[in-house]
Amino acid sequence: MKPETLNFFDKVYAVAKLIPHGRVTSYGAIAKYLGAAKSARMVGYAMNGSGGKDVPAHRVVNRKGLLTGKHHFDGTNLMQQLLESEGIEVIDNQIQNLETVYWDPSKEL
DNA sequence: CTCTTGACTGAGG
DNA sequence: GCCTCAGCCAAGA
Repeated sequence: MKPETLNFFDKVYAVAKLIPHGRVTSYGAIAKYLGAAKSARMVGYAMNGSGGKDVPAHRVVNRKGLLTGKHHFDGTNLMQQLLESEGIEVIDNQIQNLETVYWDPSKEL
C-alpha cells in the first residue's frame, strides 16, 4: 500500500463528508480543491471504495448535475431518493435548481 | 511493461 | 443546446 495514493482517496472521502445537507458538488470541484483538477475521474473512481464508509456519494454528481453514478447504488432510484430527502429536487437523474444547491469546496471552504 | 476501462471535463463543430 | 474528440490519472488483466 502506498500512503500517497491512499492519501488521495482519503482526501476525496474527507471532502465528501464535508458536503452540507441539501447541497451537492461535482467530481471536478472536489478534484480541483485537492489540487488535482485533471483527476476528476479519480474522484469518481475513489467513490467505488466509498461503500461501507460514511461518504455521502449521492451528493457528488457530475458538473451538469446529472446523477451519473446512480448505477453504482443498489436500486435504480436510490440516489435520487436520498437527494430528494435532503430537499434537493431531482427529475430524471437531473438535479433541478443546480445553481441553488451547488456547493463548491474551493469557494465555501 | 502495455492496453483497457471508467461515478469526468473542456473545447470545438 | 447537442454530439464528438482528446486529455487526464489510477487500477486491473
